[in-house]
Amino acid sequence: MTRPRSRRGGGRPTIADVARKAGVGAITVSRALREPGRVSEDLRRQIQVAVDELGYIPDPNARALASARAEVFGVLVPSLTNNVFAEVVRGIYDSLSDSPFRIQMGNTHYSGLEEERLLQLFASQRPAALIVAGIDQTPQSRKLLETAGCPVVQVMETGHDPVDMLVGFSHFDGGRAATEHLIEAGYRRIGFIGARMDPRSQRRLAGYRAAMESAGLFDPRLVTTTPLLSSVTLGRELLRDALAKMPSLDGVFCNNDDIALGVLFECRRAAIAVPKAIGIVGFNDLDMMQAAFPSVTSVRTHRYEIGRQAVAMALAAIAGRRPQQRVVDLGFELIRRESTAR
Amino acid sequence: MTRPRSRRGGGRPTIADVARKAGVGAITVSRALREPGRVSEDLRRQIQVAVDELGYIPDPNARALASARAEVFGVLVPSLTNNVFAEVVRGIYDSLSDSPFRIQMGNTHYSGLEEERLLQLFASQRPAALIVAGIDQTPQSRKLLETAGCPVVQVMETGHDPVDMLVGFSHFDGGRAATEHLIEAGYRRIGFIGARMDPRSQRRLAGYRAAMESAGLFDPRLVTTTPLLSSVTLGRELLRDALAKMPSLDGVFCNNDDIALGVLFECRRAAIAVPKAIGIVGFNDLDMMQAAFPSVTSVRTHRYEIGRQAVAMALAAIAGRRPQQRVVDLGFELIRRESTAR
DNA sequence: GCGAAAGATGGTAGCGCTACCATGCAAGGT
DNA sequence: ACCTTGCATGGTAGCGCTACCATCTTTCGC
Repeated sequence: MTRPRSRRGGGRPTIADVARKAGVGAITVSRALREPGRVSEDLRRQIQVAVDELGYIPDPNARALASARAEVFGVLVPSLTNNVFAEVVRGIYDSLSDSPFRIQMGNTHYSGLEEERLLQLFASQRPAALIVAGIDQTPQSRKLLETAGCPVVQVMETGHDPVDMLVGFSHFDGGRAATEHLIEAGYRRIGFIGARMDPRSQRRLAGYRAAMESAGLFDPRLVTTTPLLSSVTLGRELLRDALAKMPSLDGVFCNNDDIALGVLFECRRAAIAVPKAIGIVGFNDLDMMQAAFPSVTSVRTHRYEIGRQAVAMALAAIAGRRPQQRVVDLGFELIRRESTAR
Repeated sequence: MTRPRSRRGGGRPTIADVARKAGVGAITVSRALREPGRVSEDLRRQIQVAVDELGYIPDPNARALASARAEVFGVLVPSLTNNVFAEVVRGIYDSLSDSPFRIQMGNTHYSGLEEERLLQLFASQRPAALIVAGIDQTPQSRKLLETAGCPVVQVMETGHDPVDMLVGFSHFDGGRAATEHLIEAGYRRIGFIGARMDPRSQRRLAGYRAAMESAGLFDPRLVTTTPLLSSVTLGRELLRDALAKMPSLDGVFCNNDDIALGVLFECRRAAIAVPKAIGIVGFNDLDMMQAAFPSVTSVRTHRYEIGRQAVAMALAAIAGRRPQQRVVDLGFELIRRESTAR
């Protein structure tokens, strides 16, 4: 008696169909697919033939339900269009493309509340691992991460108290290095220009401030920020604001490269010589900083590598190999260019 | 006798726990959560209390298995870092953030083979809808989309033969409009500069060619392309190549804004006057085109809106409302700026 | 040559949820 | 009073897969 095609499920072949066709038990098919080493060469071949003939694809939902673990990486970032996170995400995708893991991404829009909501949603699927941007989760979110029961990698920052693992670099040091470079180049009235002051931007600002203070140059009127999202246009406006507040400005450390590019364009438009009258330093070193005229000094960050490293660590943890170091600092590099070559 | 906590499943509350606590059947809990209208006010309240007290979150995997349909939108794009797709994806995320649907994204790296692989993977989960970039799927991929058993929205282009639904605009018309604008502005030796000639770029090039030919201006030596990925730096190099091949070049239609920005920077560096000696038109109208100095004429595309519209159509189809029009053309806008104001 | 250990395979019983099909009951028509 | 109709609720039986345990075979030590 043939098993009647059930009312549900579009009639796609199941593991039982494969097992019947290959003349083995369903569990052996399951094993052949997941742990080939535990099935004899012969059966493995037989099963492969049946799989190919039927066009069998395992149902990830059934798999997740039965094994209480979904083959999914949950990835939470504050923005999808910000090139910085896009690069990290690209690193994550590339590292995972040959693995059985799928990726589920969430956009927190820089909101702690939204992050909590998404974390809850993600955790309900029992993901294989979670990758989240930043270390400033709400206590609620942190608890969710701690009890998620899977490896957790926080990315983009460094610190001593990760939930589980951490990959990134020091924004404070980056901000300080950028500012010190301007000081060394002879600039004195160095402004900080930043939009969307998320925790990472705050730390860069703190680094700027530390450098300025230890050189005896800090003045609060040198700092220009806005809660708006970064954009090149905004960079232009902020430089205008900064100059209005402090006409003697002779250098700017920009919170990111979009702002820096806007600042550069505004200088050209206002006929302010770069680097002579004003020195400019950006942050992240997007490709266009090198191509710009004049080319723009920037703090290069290894965003793609952060994504790759985060996945590598998560995969190791899944495989049961707890890494020797739970915190990896990938550092940054100050790339000196024409915009500060005075 | 209390039910022993099973060996599997971390002991999170299940629908049965909620049902017991609320003194109702499991199925009623299920209904109260998914179709509140079909459960009486009283029970609904009772169930809500139990849900809150237990901190119950439905298991999406079990749900997907039982209902043969996962609450997931599969999204396939060729690149994650290309701002164009990032914007579309942002529109998709924003439109879906208040819905129960999760998003699973795939990066095809502009590869048809990779697209097939991902499509197969995605389809195996029985997603609620699929959104894919472009209309040039391989026959294999197209079949997968047709038999996916869910709404499918192709995005970024327009055409008359979608798999199911289609949202975008005409790249051919965009390319033609940009080129015609240059011609009208008085430029004659107008080059096309493009990297990563995907099908959409090809259509823009075809539009350029049509405009040039009907003005009697086309010359194959005016076209400069490369298979490399677009970048600002590459724009600089390509302009150098184009000028070496054709020193009399007096205008360029750039396949995208990154290239256009590179072209602009190269002009400044080589002291070529823009728009006097060379006119520049970009494509997509990223924010920086407006901020640039001189500001750059570009073809504005409604990428975020494409994402939103795609989701709207998919949601309508899921709800059983087949849209009156299966193809939506969101058009484009030529934004004239200083770079062509001769 | 025998018992133990290790390896290969299979059967059974769920994972947590929902589709399907009752069942019970109130409202409405005749 | 009867039968219908519709609504609210519940029981049962899976969805397709894997964890767990049992069984059977093969290999090895002494």
